Amino acid sequence: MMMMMAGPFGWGTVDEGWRKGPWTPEEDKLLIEYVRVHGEGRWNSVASLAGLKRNGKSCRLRWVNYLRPDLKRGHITPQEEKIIIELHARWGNRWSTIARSLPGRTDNEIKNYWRTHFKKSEKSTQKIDKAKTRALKRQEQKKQQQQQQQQLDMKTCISQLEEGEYKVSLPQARLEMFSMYPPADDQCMSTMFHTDTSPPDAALSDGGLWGGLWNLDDLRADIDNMCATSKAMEEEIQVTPSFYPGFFN
DNA sequence: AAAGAAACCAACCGCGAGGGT
DNA sequence: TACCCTCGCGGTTGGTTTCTT
Repeated sequence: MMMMMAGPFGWGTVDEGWRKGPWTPEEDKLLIEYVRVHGEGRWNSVASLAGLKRNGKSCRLRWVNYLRPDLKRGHITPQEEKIIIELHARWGNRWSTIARSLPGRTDNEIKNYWRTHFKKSEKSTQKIDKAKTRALKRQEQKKQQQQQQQQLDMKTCISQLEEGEYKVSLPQARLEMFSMYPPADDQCMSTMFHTDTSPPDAALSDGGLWGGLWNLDDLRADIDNMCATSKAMEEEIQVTPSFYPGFFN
């Protein structure tokens, strides 16, 4: 059960008999006195020994983050900021570890400072990372679709050839393949047009007068080569700022 | 001057580690 | 070994203050 109340210690909520919310100067005095007499620790006995209607957790937090006499108040200095950045790079969100290197500063203070001053840039970095991932996925999907379509067309082509429905010369068929799926580099190009009997330019100029009928083994080798090239291209995909015009301005 | 947005910070919550029984 | 209790830590929330339009 929780309720709002006004009492000798001001406004606050009472939950299961424990006060919650902002601490009053009276409560602070009682806690300071308790620590002076009994020392730090045994926080759960504060309620009975000091007459505070606060649970141990709340008392410890108030002492550690606000009442400790060795606390340094005021703004984080540039030197401290530098230390925070360096230690955060090393330790991540281990605030208490970072706080040990900054005498007078609490983990809570450092945590709040970090969230206020650096979280925004972290967010935009995450945004960029997400965008990169999305773009990569799109690229891969597109590539996969292309490859699937390509292989499907090739298979159709092969079956047509096997069934004798696609009677064109080898160079002509290769030219058709090229027009459908232009190779991305010179190496692939030479693979596409290479034959043992004629130079590529002959194939282009001759329009199918040489080379005879389509050789299925050649075609399968061509498909393998194209797939290998396409895979190699896929591995070389790099994300550049041009993919994310909004983020790199 | 007022309203809304952003920044700041105290405090709470849940969880896990460690020690005692 | 299992359970309980206490403490400490990191994440989150919500109220207040400051800034911007």
